[in-house]
Amino acid sequence: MEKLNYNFYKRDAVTVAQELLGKTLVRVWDDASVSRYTITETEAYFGEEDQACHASKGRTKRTEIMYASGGHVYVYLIYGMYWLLNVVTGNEKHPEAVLIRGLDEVIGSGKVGRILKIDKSFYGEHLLYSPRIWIEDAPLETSFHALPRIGIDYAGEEWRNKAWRFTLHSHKGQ
DNA sequence: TGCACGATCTCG
DNA sequence: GAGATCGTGCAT
Repeated sequence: MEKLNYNFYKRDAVTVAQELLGKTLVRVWDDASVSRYTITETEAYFGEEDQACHASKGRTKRTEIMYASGGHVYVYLIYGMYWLLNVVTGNEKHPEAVLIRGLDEVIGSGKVGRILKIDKSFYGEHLLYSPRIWIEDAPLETSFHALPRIGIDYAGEEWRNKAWRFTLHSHKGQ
């Protein structure tokens, strides 16, 4: 299938998070071998007003890429040991991103980063131009669960309770 | 310049 | 239930 294009990523994070379910994440390794995974769990982070979004602290060196156009890669180190993979969505100057939480049977954002061997060097790459990571189209999945996001209890009630975590119906969420 | 903490996971 | 492990944001 074809790579997802700019029009796919430039929509809002909640829509993109839902529609990424079932899509194919492609990873090309250093030895040119290729792995393909089905995206099974995602989470949406939307704008500076979303207290759970890193961009709620404003534009900083870390959140800078979220202010770029959709399709860029946002990665960051959590707990000093796990690189989490995010896809920037929306238009320029409005920070939004989708966290990839599950691939096939591998559920957990930290585990996803590990099996994909994600590190700091992926920060700012673009899913339309990177030679080692992109996402390809697949039939739209319309059957999924919408659940609260994980690990963001510090956010205010309104944001803490948003059901912005999405899991493919055929897979179990955490 | 220092410090507390985090979009986590594994082991015991 | 605790430890691993470190970049970031904010206080000092």
